Formats: sequence, C-alpha cells, structure tokens
Amino acid sequence: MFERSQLNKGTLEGCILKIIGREPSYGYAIVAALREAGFTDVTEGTLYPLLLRLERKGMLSAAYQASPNGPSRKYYSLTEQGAQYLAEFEQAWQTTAAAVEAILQD
Amino acid sequence: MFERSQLNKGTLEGCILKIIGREPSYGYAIVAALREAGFTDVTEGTLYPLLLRLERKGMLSAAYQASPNGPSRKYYSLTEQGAQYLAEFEQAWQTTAAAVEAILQD
DNA sequence: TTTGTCTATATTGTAATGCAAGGTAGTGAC
DNA sequence: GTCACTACCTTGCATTACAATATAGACAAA
Repeated sequence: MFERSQLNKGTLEGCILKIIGREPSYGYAIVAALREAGFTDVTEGTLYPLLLRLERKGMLSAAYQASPNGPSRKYYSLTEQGAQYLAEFEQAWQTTAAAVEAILQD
Repeated sequence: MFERSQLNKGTLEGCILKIIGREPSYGYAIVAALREAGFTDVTEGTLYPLLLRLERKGMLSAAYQASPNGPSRKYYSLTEQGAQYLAEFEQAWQTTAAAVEAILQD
C-alpha cells in the first residue's frame, strides 16, 4: 500500500504558511482548514509540532488570545522571514509539480 | 531557505516506478530521465538506495545486462505489485496536488 | 453532579525518506 | 597511462509526518 502521507512531506509546511499568511490563525482552526482543502487525514499530532518548528525557525510569531469556547488560542502570524520562505515554497512547488506531471502524463 | 528536496519525498518513488513501467531501465539512465523531467538535483546517491528499497519490497525485479559503454547495467522491471503500487501513487498524487492548489490559489 | 463532547495545546518516540559522502570498477580516447 | 565517462553500491545523517498520549477549559444533558 502506498502511504499517501509521504506526499505531505514538505507540502504541509508551505500550505500552513499560506493559510496563516491570509490571516493569523490558530492550530485547531488550521487543522480544520487543511481537512476541508483535501488533507483529510491531518491530525493535531502532525500540526502542533510543525507549528512549533516554524515558530522556532522564525517563520511564525505567536500570541495567546482568549477563546469564547474553550482554552486560550495560540494565534500565529507570518513573519517577514516566513513570507519569504512561503514565496520560495510556492516557486519550488510549481517546479516540482511540473516535473511530476511531465513524467506521469502519457 | 526552503529545501526543495523535501518536496521530492514520496514523489520520487512514484516517478521512478512510472519511468520503469514504460520500459525496463537502469539507474544511470533513470537519473538522466529524472533530471530532464525537472528533478534537476537528483543524484545517484538518492536513486540507488531507492531502487534497492523498491526491489526488496517486491515492486521491481532486476537483471544484469552487458553495456556497450562500461560496466554491466542493472535493468529494473515493474512487477505486478509494483504496477498496483504505481496506480495508488497516481491516485494519491492527484488528490494531494488538488489540495495544495486549492490552498495556494488566491 | 458527573458524564460526555467539543475546543485547544503540547510532548515523546518512531519509521520513512532524500541525500551527501565515499568507494569500486569497466571502457575508450588522447 | 591518464583522463573522462559510464555504472553501480554502501554508510550514515537530518528532516519530516504521524501515532499515541497527556492536559485542560467550556458547556450541555443525563
């Protein structure tokens, strides 16, 4: 069986930055957005470590904010460095996707 | 700096199976095919371990054949199991690519 | 009041993967 | 006989997605 999750490597990171780039968001909501977009199997166990990694790398900045429904939410914003990283990702994605399509077609 | 190689995870494997599925081929030629398709940075150090892995998993079968230019070539062929795995990969790729595009657009 | 559900974040450990680095060896041209 | 090209292989490392597990607040229903 082919493990679909292998295809998430590298792409998830970029997608998360893109989502946060639109407007600051928090983990629980980001998981929902990813699932809706088609990453149906993404769980919190995947996302939270990833967010922490991106924060430590300086791609994201974070601030807690009270929630009306439960525990405080940790809102992430894209830093300038993160925006640049995102641009690089988008470029790389297009290049790689084109290469894969070139091979798969026919 | 975004590491483009992260996007290769999972995709390379499928692309290799696809190339071999068209007609049996050997490592050195497969590297050339990948480079031409757009995986410009792929090296033998990446490919050979991957081919061995796929062979051990039963996705590929191999046979040595003399070369007119140098050492014997190890020709790989797609097994039945490999063909099924490839089909699963193609399906997964389309799903994932659609999800990424959905997020990146706009 | 306690049970369950939804919201929300975090940590630990593991397996898979790409890749750098290094090594071996055949062929042929100069 | 040295160089360049062809052709294969192995060891070890860093990154990554993910499962599993833990913690905890809010709130409704039983």
